Amino acid sequence: MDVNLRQIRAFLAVVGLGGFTRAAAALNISQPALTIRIRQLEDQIGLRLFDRNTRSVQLTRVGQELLPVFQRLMKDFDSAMADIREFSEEPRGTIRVAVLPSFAAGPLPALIAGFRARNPRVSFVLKDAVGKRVLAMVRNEEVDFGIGVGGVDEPDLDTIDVCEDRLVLVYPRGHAAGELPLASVPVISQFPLVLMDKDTSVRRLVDEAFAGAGSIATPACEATYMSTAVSMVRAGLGLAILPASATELRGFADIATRPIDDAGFVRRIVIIKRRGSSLLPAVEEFTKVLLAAANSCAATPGPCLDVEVQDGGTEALAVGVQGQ
Amino acid sequence: MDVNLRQIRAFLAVVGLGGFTRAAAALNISQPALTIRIRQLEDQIGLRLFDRNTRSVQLTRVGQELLPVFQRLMKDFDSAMADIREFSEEPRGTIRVAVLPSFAAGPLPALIAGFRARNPRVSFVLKDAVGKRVLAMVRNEEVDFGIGVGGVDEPDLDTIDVCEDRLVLVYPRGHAAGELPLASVPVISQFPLVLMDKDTSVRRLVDEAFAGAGSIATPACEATYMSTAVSMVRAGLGLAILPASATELRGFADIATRPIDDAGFVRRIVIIKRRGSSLLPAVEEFTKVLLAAANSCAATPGPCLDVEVQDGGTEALAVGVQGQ
DNA sequence: GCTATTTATAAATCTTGCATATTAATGCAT
DNA sequence: ATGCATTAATATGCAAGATTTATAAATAGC
Repeated sequence: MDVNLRQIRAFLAVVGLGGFTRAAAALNISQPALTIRIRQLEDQIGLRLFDRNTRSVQLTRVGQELLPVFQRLMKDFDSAMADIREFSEEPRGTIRVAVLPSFAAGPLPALIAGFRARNPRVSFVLKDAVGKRVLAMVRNEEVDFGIGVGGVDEPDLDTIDVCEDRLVLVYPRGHAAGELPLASVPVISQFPLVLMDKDTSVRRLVDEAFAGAGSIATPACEATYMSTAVSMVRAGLGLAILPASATELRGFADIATRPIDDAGFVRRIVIIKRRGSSLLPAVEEFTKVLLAAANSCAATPGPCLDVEVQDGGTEALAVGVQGQ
Repeated sequence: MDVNLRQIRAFLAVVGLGGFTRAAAALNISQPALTIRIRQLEDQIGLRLFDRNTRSVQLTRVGQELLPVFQRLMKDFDSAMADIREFSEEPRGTIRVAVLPSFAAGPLPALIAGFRARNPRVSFVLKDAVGKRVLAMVRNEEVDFGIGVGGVDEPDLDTIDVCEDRLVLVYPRGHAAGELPLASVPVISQFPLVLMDKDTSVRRLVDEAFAGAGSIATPACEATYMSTAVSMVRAGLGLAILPASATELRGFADIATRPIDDAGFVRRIVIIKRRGSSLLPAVEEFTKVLLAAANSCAATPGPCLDVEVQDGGTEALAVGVQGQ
């Protein structure tokens, strides 16, 4: 018994319109085709559904009993299909993303707020983690994708460039560093430096950049948190080298930043996902938004991905940030 | 979006068996056919359901979300189909039948009892009515079929011969009528006769039979109820002419019956149904039983359709008898 | 690197479904 | 009653779709 949905639709059409010719027109098929479909249905269930002659079509007792069954069946099917269609048309579901702490505290919340304003049925789970953990979480499917530093070259992961996160020199406003014609490694290494802790990705990048310029980064002070480093700069303990995107830099009138004239002080921020693994439509959509935001701010001066929160801000988000 | 049940079945098979090759074997199709079916489904809903390469097949996030939807859909469909199949396999429903009073009080209850013992999900509604009302009720679809007297020749009704109901001569045991060599119309009209009321179908038949034999039925007494007529015979008021099937004749040792030697004293009992109108399987089944019972007793002597109640009898039946 | 396994693709074949044309039946009007 | 109009059933040819066979490409394990 291989009853078909088209057969059921045909049955309901004949019942609804009270005739084969009218029903066939409604179904956009010829009348003989409909006659055959109905007969197939009747043959397959082994029951006559209509008593029909050339002048009248009437449900049999069996047809009357089965009509509500078929109606419910089609209703359920259609509503399930409508449900499925929503998946592709209106993004929804939960997006899980692993992200570097600096990025999680930086431009991401604003982007999420904007996205959720347009796609209210999407929720987010943010997991902030250091670079290596981001990779691991993507690989273990703990998250749908990750935002991390570029340069990974794993066979099972794909990366997409988002933007670059430039390390900038942070100095007290009015400090001589602001007047320098050139902020190269040899120049800035003349000043006492506030550097991040050895374990951080920022420090690793600084060390590598100094090495690339044939120098060694020598800290006057070390800090684990960027806010601490900023405080040290404000206290005059030295110059810091921090990501331009760091929110810790904002809101202080007494400090300023300038780019460092060395290609080594830039890291690529990339989206990391499993190779050959497709994502929820909502995730596809969100990564597009991420890239669009990155491109638009790349065209303008100022810190990368410096998105303003339009309405509500992070507090309004149903976002769970889970430390790692 | 014209999603097919076969596509959904294919999806569930791949999920259940974890691979296209195995699933294709289970579905009795070739592997390329299955690949195409899954791709069609994915194209039609606009969503990728599996991430697959030559070595592994894995549900996407979307596939995971949609799996329960599809599972429920198929489950509902299959159970509805099983439900429908029961209609043809196990008769059920309510059989409504209009029947002559003599038949309703005669062999029918036992037949119904036997039928219900084998088909417990069938219930009956009996409506006893005189011949004309039987026809009308069949025509108006108040009943599924009727049991009445033959000779109807309406264009919209079909009849099927069931048996013949013979009118017999009823006389006190030991009466001279029992010894007659021939019980023809001229002979029996010599005796005082107890006839049924003019309004009854029995009386009409008697009158016609007498007329056919060139005679006129002259009653010594008239009765409206057969039991009255029987009592009159027992009291010696005359000979009665009654249907052989009448239960009123049973259980009296002091009366006897004999056939009347005239073809006019027989009426055909027929099943009456609407022409070109199909019946519930349960009804088809029951009419078969009716005919089988009629045939089997036609081969044996004795009153027609004299079925014994095997168990319980009419009191055990969930049968509503509605007077008319 | 080779082999075995598994999905994807290509092409040919086969089935199925559909449309056109026609027939048969039936109600209605004359 | 007779003819007309309407409607479902049938026949047939065709076209689209599905399926199979054969083959290719990719990948994991040895």
